[in-house]
Amino acid sequence: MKIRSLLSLFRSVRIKKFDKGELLINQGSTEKEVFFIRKGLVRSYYTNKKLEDITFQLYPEYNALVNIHALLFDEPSKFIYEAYEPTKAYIISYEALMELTSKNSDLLEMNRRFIGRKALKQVFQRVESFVCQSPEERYEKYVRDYPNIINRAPDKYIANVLGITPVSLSRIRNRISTKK
Amino acid sequence: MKIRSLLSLFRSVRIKKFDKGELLINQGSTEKEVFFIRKGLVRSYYTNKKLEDITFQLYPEYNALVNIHALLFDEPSKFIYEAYEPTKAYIISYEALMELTSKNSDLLEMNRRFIGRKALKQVFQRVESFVCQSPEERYEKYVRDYPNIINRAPDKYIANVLGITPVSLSRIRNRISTKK
DNA sequence: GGATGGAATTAACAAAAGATAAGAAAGCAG
DNA sequence: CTGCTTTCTTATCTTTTGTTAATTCCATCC
Repeated sequence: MKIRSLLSLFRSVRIKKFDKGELLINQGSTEKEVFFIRKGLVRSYYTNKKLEDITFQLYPEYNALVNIHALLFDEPSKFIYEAYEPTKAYIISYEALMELTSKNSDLLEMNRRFIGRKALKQVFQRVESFVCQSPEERYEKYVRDYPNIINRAPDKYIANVLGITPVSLSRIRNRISTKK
Repeated sequence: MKIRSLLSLFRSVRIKKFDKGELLINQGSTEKEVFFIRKGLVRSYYTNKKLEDITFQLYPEYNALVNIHALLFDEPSKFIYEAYEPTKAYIISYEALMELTSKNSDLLEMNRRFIGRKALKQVFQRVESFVCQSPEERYEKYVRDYPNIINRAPDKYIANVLGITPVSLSRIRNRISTKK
């Protein structure tokens, strides 16, 4: 990786800190920015018709997040992205990142391998677990795959991410522990 | 889009026809090829411990498919990709496509917008439907989003894709029709 | 330390889904 | 067209999940 590549990247990136509860992306936002979490924990969520908050995903350090609705569908964000822990993030506009990666093959390669690939892996594995596994297996896999999240976020968030209710997750945990 | 871009793309692409039942990608394959379906219908599936075939996804014309396990995880394919209808596909090796798109900004842009973007949209919407919707809503959304698949593939395939059993899907269809 | 509020567990009931099997319907091959 | 195979539906029963609410647990604030 050439020094020049990194320099051109650094010039476009800014760093920002978020207190617990602060928003990285608000609902309705159309901003297309890529956030790379350097430290902390972020959750994305929305409010359903019954006025319950449903957590869609949890992003710990070394993960990237984007306003997915703006990016993919040119719609305002359905989700709120909120720092659940004090968080430090690198931020770059999506256009700038595309511009940079188009003009610099090192950055293109890096982006493909470490940003895009990782996000795609996660979302694919998530679909795979919904199709191929029971909620119980899904929870056990989540614990294995994301041990760095389990003890930092409330179970009710995890339950939402797994597509079940907090009550059901509690029962699953009970079943698992009595089985062993 | 420059003529030269298209020419360099065409030179690397080959076209192939598959009879009904023929395999585009076999289980265990590590080939990294991108298939663009020009005509027909392909399904990916695997066999679970009870020796039932579980359909993971259905790919109609104008969709791209890849050996996702090889591409993302450097593992042999867990899935079989089989033509459910007589199918015509354009095929290009993943490396060749990366090579081409790295060196040609037109192709990079085209790939980002029409291949990667579309696949990402679909997989994201699928996760969203698992987290945010009930099986019944999920089915109704699937009918709306993929009317060109519904009447071409057996319901048991659709059920698998939606993460439910064929029996359950039948009941859901019954509930919906009696409701209206 | 005691009070407060949110989260997790538990309970009770209703609704839905899984499993299995049998019957009806539809598709396919000869 | 006929017979055969597969798929779809329906039924029964069991298991799991959703819903609501009560209770326990735990962390935090004063």
